[in-house]
Amino acid sequence: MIAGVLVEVTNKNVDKVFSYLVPEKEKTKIKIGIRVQVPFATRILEGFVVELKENQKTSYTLKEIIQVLDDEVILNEELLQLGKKMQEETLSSLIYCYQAMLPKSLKAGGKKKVSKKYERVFYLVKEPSDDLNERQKQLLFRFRDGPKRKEDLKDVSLARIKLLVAKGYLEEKEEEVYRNVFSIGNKKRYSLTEEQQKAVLEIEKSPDKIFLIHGVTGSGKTEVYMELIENALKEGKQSIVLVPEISLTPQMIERFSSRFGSRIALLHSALSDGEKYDEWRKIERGEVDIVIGARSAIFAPFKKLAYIIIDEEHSDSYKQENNPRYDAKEIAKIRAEYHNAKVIMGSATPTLESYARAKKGVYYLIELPNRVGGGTLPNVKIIDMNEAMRKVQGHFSQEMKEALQKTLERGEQAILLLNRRGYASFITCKNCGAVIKCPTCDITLTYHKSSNNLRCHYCGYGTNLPKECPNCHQNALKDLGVGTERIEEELHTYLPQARVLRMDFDTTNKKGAHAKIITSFANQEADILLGTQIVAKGLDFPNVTLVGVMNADTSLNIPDFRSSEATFSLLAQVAGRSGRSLKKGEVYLQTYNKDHYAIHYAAKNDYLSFYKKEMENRRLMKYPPYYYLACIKILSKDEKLCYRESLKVKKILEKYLTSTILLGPTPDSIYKINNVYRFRIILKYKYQENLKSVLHQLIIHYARSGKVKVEVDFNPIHV
DNA sequence: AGCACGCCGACT
DNA sequence: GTCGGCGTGCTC
Repeated sequence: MIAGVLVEVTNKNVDKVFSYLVPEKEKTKIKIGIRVQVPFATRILEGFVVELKENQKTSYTLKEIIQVLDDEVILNEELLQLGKKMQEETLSSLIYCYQAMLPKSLKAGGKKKVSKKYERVFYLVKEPSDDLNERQKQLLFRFRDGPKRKEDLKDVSLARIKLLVAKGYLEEKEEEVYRNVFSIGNKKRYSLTEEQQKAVLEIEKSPDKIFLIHGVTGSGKTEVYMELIENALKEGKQSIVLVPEISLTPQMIERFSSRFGSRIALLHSALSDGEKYDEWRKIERGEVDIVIGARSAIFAPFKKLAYIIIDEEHSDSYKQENNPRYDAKEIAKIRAEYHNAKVIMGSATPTLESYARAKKGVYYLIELPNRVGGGTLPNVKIIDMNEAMRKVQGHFSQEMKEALQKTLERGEQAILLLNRRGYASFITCKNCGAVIKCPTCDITLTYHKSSNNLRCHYCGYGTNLPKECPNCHQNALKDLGVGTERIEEELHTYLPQARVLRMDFDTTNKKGAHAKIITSFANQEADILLGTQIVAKGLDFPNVTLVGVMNADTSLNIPDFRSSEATFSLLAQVAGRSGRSLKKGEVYLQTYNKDHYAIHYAAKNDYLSFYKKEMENRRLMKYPPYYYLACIKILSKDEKLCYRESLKVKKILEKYLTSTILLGPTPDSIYKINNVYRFRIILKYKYQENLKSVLHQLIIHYARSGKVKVEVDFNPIHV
């Protein structure tokens, strides 16, 4: 017998199946989808068996498999197939795609082998009879309702149990046990609003396969998901729930676990390798029916999928930013097709791509325009900081200070968001708030300190840093940058009595720190929660009646065509944190761009108007969803060579991709990482024949060169 | 990716 | 004369 093995080497040159002889003694153990150890050139490697065939003549002599490493299949038929599609989509090597689907301990060559945790379990195999004394009979009766571990019988000595084993009444087995991630819930029931009920019915009855729920913050999307999941559960069907890593909060997990108890597996980055392995095994064996997790949970090896739910659909975390650059939303569609399952995406601020598809009827659109429990959306006030800064020092406008003070006086709480996205180097006019944009790309120019000039990272346009602001002609250009610490200090000077909790990447690094801060704030041990993006997501504090955004517009200035969308989305989400209960909520947005449509529409919570305006921009600028994007990166330690090869790549692409717009090469947003220079070329296309094959050949061509590397990213999130 | 083979510079 | 630089090619 011959086994086709995909070896753990990730290089594109070795991205093919190698044949090995299966030794006689391993023939019973060998299966498609398991791992084996094989000799490969001078080394010993691990790989996946991807095919089995009968002996056949080859022009070279085959080597033998050294040993079989698993007794259970790791890559089932569906995952094997899925990997191939992923490879076609991403142009990554096939082995990379398979490795990305698995927890570390199940990857080929994953080195750190996780020991299965075994425990002694005792089974009742014979009813007690009269040759036992009363005490022994009593002990045996305790096994009638199921097998027991020694730990379950703390009052009994091991010797007494062993005696019954010896007499043939009990049987001892070694069983794989799992590390417990959370406890069993109390199956709380909820009643749905009419609107939610209607959504559930539409999804269940419709022959459509992909749904987009556009629901305002607080519209109860989660209840809709849970109802669908529960109904599927009754038919023995399973569901995957994807959430952004950031919103895998204890609050959110608690809601699911209280309804579904131990039928849930959790997959997130805080789990140890051993815990991830356990969760994966539970899924694979069908011992759970629901998986909640971040991006990679899309690969949960369920066999009877009913729903794939993608919550906070607009989150950029669903696209993997390194190889293989897959999009979990696209994987979801492929898996759903295989299982005849449904994909449900939900967001208060859907991506333009998704909403456009929903409007075209490609997805089934469900609108949830009302808050559950009649809560109203908060009043939003836009504060013009150009105005405010003439009156006060620091970062707090008079209005913001007063609003905070009043909130505290009422015994209510506030959330303050410091929008730190885009603290990269862009230049703003301190006087009028203008930023300097590229004349042809509608993209903020990036400031390069070393050469003291401004450059567009899309088309390569460059200009010297002007002496004065082109808008108001003041000499007030400067680069911005404020940290949460500074804001906290300032806050203390205005409101010395306020108890402030700071939540940012520094304070939430440690395991469990995030949960601790949230619990503490929920228990009203603090008055003000001050943080970055992290405070905007999915948190639900009924006593919060004020949300303040210190700098609503910094994210507008990132040099990215999605910056308006990101800003709108962030502001709409954070505003939704206020007034979640019957108390009326308020939102204050401090901004230097009070007339920008992203700010303006976010304040009015007007998604549709924003959508229309932004779509128009995208159409004019030839961006998604009107055009597809691909980003090609050319990397080399040799700066000159990197640029020369970039030009060469461009020439090749110009020759073969005749219906594609090519921009660049330009320096990447991070021009040099670890002494490796980076150029990029942006591709815009509606339909381009041969696109994949041309780019594939390009990658293969450069894969053998040690000096220059080429990477391709389809539908990049940030460009 | 690794690792070996192989062909040119400056050195105990 | 050799040690070792890393370009080139191969791995069932």
